[in-house]
Amino acid sequence: MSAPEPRTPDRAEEAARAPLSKQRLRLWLRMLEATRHIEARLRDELRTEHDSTLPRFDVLAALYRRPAGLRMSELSAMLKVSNGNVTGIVERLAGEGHVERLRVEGDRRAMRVRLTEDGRARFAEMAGWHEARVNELLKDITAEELDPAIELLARIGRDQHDADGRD
Amino acid sequence: MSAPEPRTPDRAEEAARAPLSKQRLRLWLRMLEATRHIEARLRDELRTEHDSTLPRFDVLAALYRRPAGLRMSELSAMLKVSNGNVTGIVERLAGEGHVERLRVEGDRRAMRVRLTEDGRARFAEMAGWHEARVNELLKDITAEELDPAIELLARIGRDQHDADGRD
DNA sequence: GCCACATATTTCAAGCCTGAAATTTTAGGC
DNA sequence: GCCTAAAATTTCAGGCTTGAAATATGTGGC
Repeated sequence: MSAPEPRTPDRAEEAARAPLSKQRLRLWLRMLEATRHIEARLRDELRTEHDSTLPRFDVLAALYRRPAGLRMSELSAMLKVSNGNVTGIVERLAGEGHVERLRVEGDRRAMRVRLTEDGRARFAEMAGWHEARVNELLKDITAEELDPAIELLARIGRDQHDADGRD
Repeated sequence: MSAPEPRTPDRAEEAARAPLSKQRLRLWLRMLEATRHIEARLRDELRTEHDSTLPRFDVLAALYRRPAGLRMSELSAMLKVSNGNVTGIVERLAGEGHVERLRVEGDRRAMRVRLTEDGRARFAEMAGWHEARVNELLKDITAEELDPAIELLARIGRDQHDADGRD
């Protein structure tokens, strides 16, 4: 009875199963890297060329599509950040004259935030630059690659809560 | 001389050229969304279950692979964050006893940071959890999808500096 | 009308992050 | 042996972010 010689427990299996988890980890790391790379570029140019920031841009973008404005809580839900966070960003944007805060008729707790004319013009300007810049940063991605990649990332970002398993 | 009736400037072109830029923009937005989704989940669990944070985890991970330790500047280059940032994170990790700061023989400006035994054990623990959690969050990504997606993201993250065009 | 609970928002402490300015030390030229 | 520039790091101000606590207001039952 010679011992079964464990060696490498199961070569074929290791090359097929274990790596799946490792590959997913690798995917995550690359995704993080890519995102940070682009964010860094955008942030830098936004700061030096437009004297603004990514979070401010995000808020302006959300408000741009809603001429009537949004409540603080709608804004934070839309951007998926905390209420307190939005308070600070809107405060600074208001200080710069890009947004205005209005009381809501009939609910004195609520606040409606809206772009000013200046904010609207300012964002339109930045939006063009933003799209062009992203297009450049992603110029190596071909037309055929785009759709599958978008679909894949959408699948990841989608809230897969209470579907079947955990969560 | 009737006016040229601008209408829609060039339908065929708009359906072929303009959307490419829009699609890249969409890709970027989905990527950002996906990344934030996963980061939020990891951060939350890291905080509630492991009493730690993502940045601390990143530092521990970098040090884990270098038993001899790393200089502050090597660490910040590796993680692609500023020097000042690393100073703070390492300071907190040192306070928790997970890393130690040693002077470098022959260069009194430099600092070598190394995992303590405790830090090493602590990270090993978290690393297993981390891989499992990421694997779960990406469970919908199939084996066939992984390689192309990793390659694509690597292409985006890769520093495409001074290649041909700008930058 | 009052009370309990829910909602909308702000405030706050703690941590993360950057870019710029300081600090300390090293290295080279003379 | 000095002096200047470069290198390694820290310090700092300003801003982003979260989660928890505080404030203020609204709503429904009684």
